[in-house]
Amino acid sequence: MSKCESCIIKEFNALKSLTREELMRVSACKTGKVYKKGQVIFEEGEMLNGVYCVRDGVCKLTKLSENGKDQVVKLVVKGGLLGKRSLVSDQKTNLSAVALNDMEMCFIPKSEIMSDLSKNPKFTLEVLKEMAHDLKESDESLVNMAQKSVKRRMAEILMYIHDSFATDNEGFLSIVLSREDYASIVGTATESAIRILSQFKKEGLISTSGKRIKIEDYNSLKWIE
Amino acid sequence: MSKCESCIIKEFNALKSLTREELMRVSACKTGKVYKKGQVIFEEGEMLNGVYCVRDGVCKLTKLSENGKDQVVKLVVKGGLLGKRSLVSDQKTNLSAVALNDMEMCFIPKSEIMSDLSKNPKFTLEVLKEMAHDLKESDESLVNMAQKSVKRRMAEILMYIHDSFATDNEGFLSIVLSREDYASIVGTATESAIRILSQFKKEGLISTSGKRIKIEDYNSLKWIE
DNA sequence: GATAAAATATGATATTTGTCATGTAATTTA
DNA sequence: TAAATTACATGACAAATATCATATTTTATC
Repeated sequence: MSKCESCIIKEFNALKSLTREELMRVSACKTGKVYKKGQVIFEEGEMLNGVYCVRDGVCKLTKLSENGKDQVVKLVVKGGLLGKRSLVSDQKTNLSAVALNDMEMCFIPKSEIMSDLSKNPKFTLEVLKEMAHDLKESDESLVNMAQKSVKRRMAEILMYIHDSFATDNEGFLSIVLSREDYASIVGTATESAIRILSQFKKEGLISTSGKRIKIEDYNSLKWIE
Repeated sequence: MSKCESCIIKEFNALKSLTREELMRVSACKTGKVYKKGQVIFEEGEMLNGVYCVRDGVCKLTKLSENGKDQVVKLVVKGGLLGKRSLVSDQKTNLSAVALNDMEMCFIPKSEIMSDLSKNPKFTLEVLKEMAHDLKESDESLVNMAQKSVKRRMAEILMYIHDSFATDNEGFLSIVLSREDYASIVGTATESAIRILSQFKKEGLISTSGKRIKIEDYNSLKWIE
């Protein structure tokens, strides 16, 4: 397994602000984990005893609503750190994490991270910045959820995935989600999500091949109300 | 003006984990500010050059949606710290703050807080914990917004205000909001908010006196779908 | 490759919520 | 205090979205 000191993934998250010695200690106690598509990484209510650094693959963070439906709160890709919030506030995690495709992760035990948090202010400040960023994004999602139509939200998630996670060589979105996942991100019924995607297809805004989706008319998506 | 070292308000927020010396420095450079009901404390897009510590009164944090409507993201009362996120990530604030009644605040300049953040890991960790808490709350709101009916959300905000901000001696909610504010918290049209509150009144779940609201049947509110 | 299971698709309909119109009550201003 | 403004209330209707039913297609399993 690659060593943290020389791992390029960490450049995308707060671990980059650890010192070389701290990284070596982290490296020594980290473990590699592999998850298959659909596999649960952790579940709402669990006590996490560390953080996960995503080396490859994508996962969704979801929260179960009282109506029994899962709501996707965030998508996490290569470079993301899972379990920060739970660790910092020393509480059970409020979210579940499920792999959307095959994933590779490193798991760093709680004790190691906490000792870094209490000793290296640069690292703490960097984690704080990540959390601040997450909070901003969450507030934005909240406003979107409250004020925008389902169709608009669907258009935005398609553009978001397009912009944030790139496309494959044929131009299809690199993250492949089920219609149910789309519904759960947008916060609507699965049938509604299907209907809207069908409509987008009819209108030539997107095209599909199996579950894969390609954006054909980005500009029109922008103007969907 | 009272000195931070001996101020009881700070016990409710991260400032409590500053050392006595740090508090004295903060105290020396802080300024007192007073806001009238309805007054804007800061507006989305502004660069804040410090944080506000709420000594008395309540304010709402809102974000403007593309449809031109304000969405309330959070209510902040005595003890709350405003402007953390903006300060930490060194960005323009993503939220506006508006006083809901007459307010008293202390303003602490950015430079002072930032120096504390970079030198006192306990303080940084405490701010981190507050941010983690805000993030959790925001994620919960997101799920509620996505999955629950307007009526249910209205019932919940009434119970939330009841539980978090207590009631006056006659049993009325201590935070008095306009119907428009309720609409903006719940994420619905003002007319819908009015209708739902009227309905609650007819059903005996709440009673009103002017703008003031009293919860008459908390238990039934809990079961509103 | 046949069969079963799951995901996608679509129609019909019910429910929720938004919008517009209009009226009344409360509050502010002159 | 009268007039004006703002907040609250409610009806009528339109639009958005959910739900239920039922095909059809795709994917997984043996």
